[in-house]
Amino acid sequence: MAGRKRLKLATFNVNGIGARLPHLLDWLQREKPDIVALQELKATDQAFPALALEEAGYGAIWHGQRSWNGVALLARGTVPVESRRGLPGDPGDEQSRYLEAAIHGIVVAAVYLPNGNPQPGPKFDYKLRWMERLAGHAATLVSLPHPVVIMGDFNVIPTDEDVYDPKAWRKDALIQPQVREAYARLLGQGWTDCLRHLHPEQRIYTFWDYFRQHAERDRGLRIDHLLANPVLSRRLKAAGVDRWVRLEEKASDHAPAWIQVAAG
DNA sequence: ATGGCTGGCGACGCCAGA
Repeated sequence: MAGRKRLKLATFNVNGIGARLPHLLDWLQREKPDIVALQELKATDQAFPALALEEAGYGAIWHGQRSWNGVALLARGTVPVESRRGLPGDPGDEQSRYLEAAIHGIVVAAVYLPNGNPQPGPKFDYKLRWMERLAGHAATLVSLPHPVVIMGDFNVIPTDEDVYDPKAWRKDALIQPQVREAYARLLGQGWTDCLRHLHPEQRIYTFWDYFRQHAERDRGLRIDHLLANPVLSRRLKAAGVDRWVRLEEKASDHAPAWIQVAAG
């Protein structure tokens, strides 16, 4: 029936696709997301498990890198049509952190922003530059006549409501004022932070570190985000986090964050 | 205030993550 069908879009930092493939396949089977962005593959292009994903019903494109970084896009029942590989603005940037494709009629950008620690320092400078480059490219996407989503691990704690203990993180790159301001400027282009938009008062976390049983105690951060342009945000129906994934044995330190949108 | 844990690499610890 018209208006009843929905698409589920999700982003998941797997922290090593080699170590996490069983978890990833289990999650795909249980939650059946239609569009998925993955980060931190920590694998070369040759090591990407394309066959296992295809057998699970997902077409994929990926941009790997030895040991670190790496992003991918999955599409349930189809294959993503790649539109961009790598973020524009710095031809010398070798890190695999950006991949963009058309999937089910939506322009989908998968991002893995630099962590930026320690700060201050060159890694923090790289993070700020990367965010400027992202804003430059996002400005060309936000006003497209098509639905667009930018989703991934932003490594940004947007506000003090997005962290269990702001004081404990005050020296961390993820919470610095310059980083928050850069994220706020990006949203100011017209992007909707979907989880916060639909749940303005809730504590929502997408990451829990491996220390002190923080996952079990729900002491986390909200750093994985899905940003919708105005055309897509009008179709937004639901948003959430699959926290159960984080509570499994040998889990990633992130859980998948997702939205549901009305089918186009 | 600090260090706690994990994956990848590669074969012992080290780097990076957040």
